[in-house]
Amino acid sequence: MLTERQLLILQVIIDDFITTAQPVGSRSISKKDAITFSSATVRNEMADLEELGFIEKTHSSSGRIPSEKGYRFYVDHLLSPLRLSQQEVGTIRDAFTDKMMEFEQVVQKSAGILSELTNYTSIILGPEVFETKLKQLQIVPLNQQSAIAILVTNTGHVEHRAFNVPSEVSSSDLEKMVNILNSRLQGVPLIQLHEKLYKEIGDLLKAHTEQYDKAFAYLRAALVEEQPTKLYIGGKTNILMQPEFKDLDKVRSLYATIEKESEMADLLRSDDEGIRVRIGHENPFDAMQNCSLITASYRLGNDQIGTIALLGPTRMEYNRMFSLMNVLSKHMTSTFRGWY
Amino acid sequence: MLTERQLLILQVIIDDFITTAQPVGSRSISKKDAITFSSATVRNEMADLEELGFIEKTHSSSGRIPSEKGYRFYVDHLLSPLRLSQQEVGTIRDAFTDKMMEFEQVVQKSAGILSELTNYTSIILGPEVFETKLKQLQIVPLNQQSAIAILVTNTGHVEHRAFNVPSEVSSSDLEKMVNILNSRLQGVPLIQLHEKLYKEIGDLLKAHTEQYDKAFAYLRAALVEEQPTKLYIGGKTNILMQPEFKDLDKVRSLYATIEKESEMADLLRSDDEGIRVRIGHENPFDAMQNCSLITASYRLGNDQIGTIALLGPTRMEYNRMFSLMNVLSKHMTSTFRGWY
DNA sequence: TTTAGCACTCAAAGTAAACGAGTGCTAACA
DNA sequence: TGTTAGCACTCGTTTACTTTGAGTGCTAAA
Repeated sequence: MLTERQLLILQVIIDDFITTAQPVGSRSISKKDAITFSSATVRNEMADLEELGFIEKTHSSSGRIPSEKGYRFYVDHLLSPLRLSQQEVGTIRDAFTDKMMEFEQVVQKSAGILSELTNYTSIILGPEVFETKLKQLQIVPLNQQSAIAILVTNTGHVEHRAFNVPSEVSSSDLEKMVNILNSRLQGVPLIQLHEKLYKEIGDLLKAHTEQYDKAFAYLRAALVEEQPTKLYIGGKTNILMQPEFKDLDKVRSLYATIEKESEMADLLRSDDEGIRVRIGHENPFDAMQNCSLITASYRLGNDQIGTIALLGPTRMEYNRMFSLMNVLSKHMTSTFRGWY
Repeated sequence: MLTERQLLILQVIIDDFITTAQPVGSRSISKKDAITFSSATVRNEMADLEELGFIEKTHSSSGRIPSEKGYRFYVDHLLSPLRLSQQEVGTIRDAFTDKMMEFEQVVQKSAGILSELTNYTSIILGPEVFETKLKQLQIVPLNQQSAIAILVTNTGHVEHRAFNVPSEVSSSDLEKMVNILNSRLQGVPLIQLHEKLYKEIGDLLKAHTEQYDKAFAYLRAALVEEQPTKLYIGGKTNILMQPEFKDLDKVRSLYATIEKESEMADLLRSDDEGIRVRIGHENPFDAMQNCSLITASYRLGNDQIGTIALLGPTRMEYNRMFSLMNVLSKHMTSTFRGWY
């Protein structure tokens, strides 16, 4: 168990390192107002803290930097909740006063604000498309050979795919088919669409003419094609401004990791509600081992959950980040609540 | 006017520099098979070429590098058309054998391929949305307060916007309105939509009930909101692999430039058909002064033109790039031709 | 006109010294 | 017994100096 004094010193070290990115020495600690004892005492305490694994040296005669264990402890126990500045709160509030009706618009803007206010990289995961339910299916014939199928979900999400129309199929045939599909599929979760289309509707349509069948085959192929959940990334280039990423190789591999959309999505999806931090090696990807990833969830309607995340170096202003993400996720949630 | 020998030397210098990124010295030139005379002779010729402005020194005793004028001359007069490798052609061909029906899909894939094959950054500008014509307008009511308006254009492009529905307006009112709008607006170029909505349709609807009027106001607001032409960027991080961008400041400002979508779009849009190169200062943006931008157009249907572009350092493999972009733009054009 | 030769230039790589911010340890002190 | 002043030591960083080598321009001879 750490003593009061050790806690104090650990806090000072981490706070200092977070702002300066430089190893913190005993003398500079002892000069702090909050520290009433000498640098020699600090050194003794630091030796203990190091032995306990909370801080490290970069070389034998350097000051100390927080270890991952140190950050973890800091986040779990030492974090003083920070009041956001008037300006920060204002920026977010202003952004959300514009009447926004589009999910994408809100998310894009949120990602932008988050990365702008933090100078880190923001990643926002939309809610699972497949959990939403079909509101309406529409087909717009473009010309003899092709048409566009448009899916609208109960959440207002719109997807569209072009597909081929066999020449034997008339547009009135198409229309009839759409009517049948709509009557059968309204309210069906998208995730079940595939199955329903094969099992129930296929037979139903076979009972009608051959034309339906042909058109249906194409339409089905278009609808079944799955659309991965989208990832919105903001401030990707902010990474370049962090001193820990002056090594281009690191930047490159980090970018490569972020851009693996499906894996990133899986990672973000794995979180449940609330705010969570992954520090350094707590992240599953090699390229993120000197990064921290803060994730928070937002709600879209009742049971649909999306995730906002912030990626930066382990040396992050955790308390400010927490506050910001909290505020932002609340704004997002309440914006969406208005819709559904 | 340059002599044969000067042309030869200039060509060797540029070819060499393009592959090595290192200043080229007289000795290494004289060792080339194509060069039958001594390094001293080469030095004399190089002095002349430098005086003429085609090559430069990085410092007083360095080898030569091509100047922008040199590159320009090279591109205009010295470019030996390059046969693409079997593999390159294959990669492109394979990508286009998949049946693709969506404009976005084709463009995304093209941007991906281009940046992958070149290790540069590709930028693709979609054709002007506003030149396309309205095929159909659809409205899907979501709940009491909101609905989604969906525009489908003759090119198969789909846009959608959510809008508020005043509570007095019933969904059958909406339906009627859509019918009126569709009958009046089908075939109208999107660019004129705004005007038509105000001038003609407004009056028409006013002639009907007040309900229409209210709903219409919201719908109009949603439709009029303009959607900027989209820019698809591929391989943004490839920039980091170029030795000329080991300076992070440069990378950062280049990214900042690329991300100004509207300005980039204007730049790309300004080109007419065919392939064009902007070398160094021929680019309008400061951050691109040591870059070259190659642009080529593709056609979507008959009169709609989009642009594919490739951004790299001035030291680019121009001949390979030309060939690649040629092949790619042809593939894109022919894919699209099939659709419309 | 070409080329061998040579003095000269300058970035880059290597070496050495000085610096200084930091440490751990010891001994004296309250 | 905990705290602190003092001191020797460590090691990364900076600076200044040297060496190296790839390159040049110029001159004079072929």
